[in-house]
Amino acid sequence: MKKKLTISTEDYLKTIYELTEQGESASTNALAKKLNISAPSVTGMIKKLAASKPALVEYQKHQGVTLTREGKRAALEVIRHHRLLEAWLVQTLGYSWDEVHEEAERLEHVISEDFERRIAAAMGHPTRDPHGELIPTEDLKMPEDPSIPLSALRSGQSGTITCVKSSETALLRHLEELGLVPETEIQVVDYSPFDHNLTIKIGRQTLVLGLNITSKIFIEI
Amino acid sequence: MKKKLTISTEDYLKTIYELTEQGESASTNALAKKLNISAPSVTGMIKKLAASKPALVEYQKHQGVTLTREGKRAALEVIRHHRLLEAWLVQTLGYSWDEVHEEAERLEHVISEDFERRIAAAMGHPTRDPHGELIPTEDLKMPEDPSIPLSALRSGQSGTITCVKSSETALLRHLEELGLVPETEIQVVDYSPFDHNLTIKIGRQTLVLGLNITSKIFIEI
DNA sequence: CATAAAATTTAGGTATAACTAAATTTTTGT
DNA sequence: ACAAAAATTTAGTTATACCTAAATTTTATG
Repeated sequence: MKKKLTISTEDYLKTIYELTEQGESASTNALAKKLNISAPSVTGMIKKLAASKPALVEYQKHQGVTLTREGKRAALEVIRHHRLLEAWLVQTLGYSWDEVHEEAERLEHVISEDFERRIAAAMGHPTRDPHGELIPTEDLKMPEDPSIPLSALRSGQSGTITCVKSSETALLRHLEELGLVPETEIQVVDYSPFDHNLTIKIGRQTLVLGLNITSKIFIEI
Repeated sequence: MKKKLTISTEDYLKTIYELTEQGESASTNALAKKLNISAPSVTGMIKKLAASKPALVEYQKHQGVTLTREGKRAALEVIRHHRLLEAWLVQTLGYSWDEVHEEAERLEHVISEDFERRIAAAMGHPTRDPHGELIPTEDLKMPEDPSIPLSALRSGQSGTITCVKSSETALLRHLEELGLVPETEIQVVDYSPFDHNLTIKIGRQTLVLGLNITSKIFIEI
């Protein structure tokens, strides 16, 4: 029953998942930008995904796409592969968290279910990848995430970093230098309403962070 | 300078390498059979490989193909990936030697040079894969192999198994049960000239092996 | 509410890498 | 040496997945 999908298809499904995670449908243009593919090509591919049996996406002209149950399963499978691979590259081959993305991006499409099970077991079935992203479970459910963006915190609030949502090497290196990595506890000591800067404390260190950073760091209070 | 090759191209080059290892050129038909691709498709692909710049193969109509220096380098790169991956799947994820081939077959095309270096270093730069196949060096030279097929031995001769040249799951399982794995010492006690059966001893165990097996086991005397 | 801007789709093409059927070339057996 | 068999190539298609240019639809604005 389960058809073998092409790498291209898997990339579309994964990207649609990411764009529709907050509820809305994914627009052709947003997909095109994220995938680095022209908008017309995306339209064509979407039509194919919608016409395939079983349909992988729900699509109406000019209205964007959403995933069907089948499409979502396939997307979560790829995302599980990706995140397990990232964790595993870091844990067993000494990759740093800013180096793993590209490698996982290629490997995620070719590993077997057996391989997936073996690395998951070898790591003791981790629930988050090195960036703190939640790993879909073996039965392909995405766990609930109680985290909120750091940018939503205000003076006096504190919590622990759960996740840094970025695959930008330079940003990740920078954050690591600042100590802004998962598991770190932080306190917000000031909020500047016009530029949305947050002043935070990590241990005895004080940092002022702009929205471009605080919107990518997620916190559990 | 180094162009990124397609998976298909890498598979052709690898297969041509294997078919031309003993010196002769590889025929269209032999390639077609090994790659499970129709002969006309192979002709077409060969022409492309010969026309590419730099040329990856040397080709004259009806005369088969050989690899150019560039083609050979690319083939050895893929073979190095494959064999390092096999070793690594066995050593770190508990795969058995009959399970690794398929997985390595897919992974070999997508791992980075960085990944290659990391697994090689993690294993202490192994020289042979789990079947005993020699791993091309980092500078892409294939080491000389002093081994000869078991089928070439005669009564009284003895040696150590270096390599089992097969990726057939069933055969590999069988050989493992018989103890016919690399590093094992054997003595030939009898040769039957008409059916080419060899009677051998492993420790105190005596086995009679046909040509289909003895031609795939390699020995260092 | 009309029109400009933005988003999207249609139309027509390209490259890669496979396929089958038919033609040709090479090899082999007598 | 020549005909049959085997190997190989040519010719013509197909599927996937991308592209650009142009047309259309939707959304936003004065």
